[in-house]
Amino acid sequence: MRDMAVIPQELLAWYDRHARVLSWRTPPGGTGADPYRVWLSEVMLQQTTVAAVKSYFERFTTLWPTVHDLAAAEDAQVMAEWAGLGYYARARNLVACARTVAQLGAFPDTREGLAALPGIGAYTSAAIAAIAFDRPETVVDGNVERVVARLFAVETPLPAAKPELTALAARLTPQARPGDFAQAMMDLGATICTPRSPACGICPIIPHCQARAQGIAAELPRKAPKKAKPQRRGTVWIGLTEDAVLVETRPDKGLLGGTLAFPSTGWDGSDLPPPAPADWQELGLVRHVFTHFALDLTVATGRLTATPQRGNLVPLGRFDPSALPGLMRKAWVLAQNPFPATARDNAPPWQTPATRDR
DNA sequence: GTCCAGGCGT
DNA sequence: ACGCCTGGAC
Repeated sequence: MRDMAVIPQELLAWYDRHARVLSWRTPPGGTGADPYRVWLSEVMLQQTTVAAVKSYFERFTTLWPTVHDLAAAEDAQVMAEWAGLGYYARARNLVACARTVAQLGAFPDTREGLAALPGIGAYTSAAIAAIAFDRPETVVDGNVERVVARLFAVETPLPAAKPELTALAARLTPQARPGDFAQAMMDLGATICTPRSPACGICPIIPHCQARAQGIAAELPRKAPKKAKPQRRGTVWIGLTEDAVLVETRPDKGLLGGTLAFPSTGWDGSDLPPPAPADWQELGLVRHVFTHFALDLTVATGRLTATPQRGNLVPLGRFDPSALPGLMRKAWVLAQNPFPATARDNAPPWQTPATRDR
């Protein structure tokens, strides 16, 4: 490559004019970003879009303005506030990380020190080091992989291409303003160099893009073929008394770990019994797609006729469905409104009465 | 409806 | 390499 240094220069000039304004950011060229806010936003942004993160970030920083406040929070309240964001291991690691940092007194200011903390891996450690501590680290997320694959027309499919893309991104990273450069690359990937239909016409570094020159920008990065998701099924029981509902906290490890849930069978063929005797009535089906399988969950409700064998009875006045992950929220909504007209009308008798999604 | 994007831990 | 969730694009 002739002069790689010109690419970051031109990208930073674009970022100075077009940086997205986000509440966890300082303006381009600024310094003194709060490591706590950078860390919190970056963890929320793992696998999650900016649009989805905004309200959660405001809520968390209002409830817990500093890492010490978060370190002192109840686990259950953090899990409840995280509900809906997904990937709940992030919330458990968030609390563990906050407590470690509170013990240390402050966030480590190097990539290596940050990467030793729970929930902080290669991407997040480099991002915090660059953005909050001005370290010239190479920040590689999915946006950066896509931008770099196109700039250099890398044909190797992901994930095998990752080391190659990281090395190319490292050659681009400038010694000055590494945090702004990282955010510029991610803004470019999120707003212009998008996965489908990239807006090459307004790209600030289009003269340097080899994929565009070859007419293959929209086809990169290539990806290894993904495999089909297995279909699984199970039953979830929403048990009621006069004034309470039966819930449980799922085990910390595994699917929906540590979240609030209604008792259910296993979803892989393991066949747990109902959590209590009750006049169980099947209401219908809720469908949900996870990373690695699709789930059809039969929803049953009933009035308990004896003490439950598992779970806890929570008074309906203190039960907040927004503290449930998406799947369980769907089941709750179905139980509130079991017969939507669209699914009920003309349903043949051999089909489930209220089959629907949502 | 279906497809797809997106980091960390193990 | 796989397990982990949701929302937005099509």
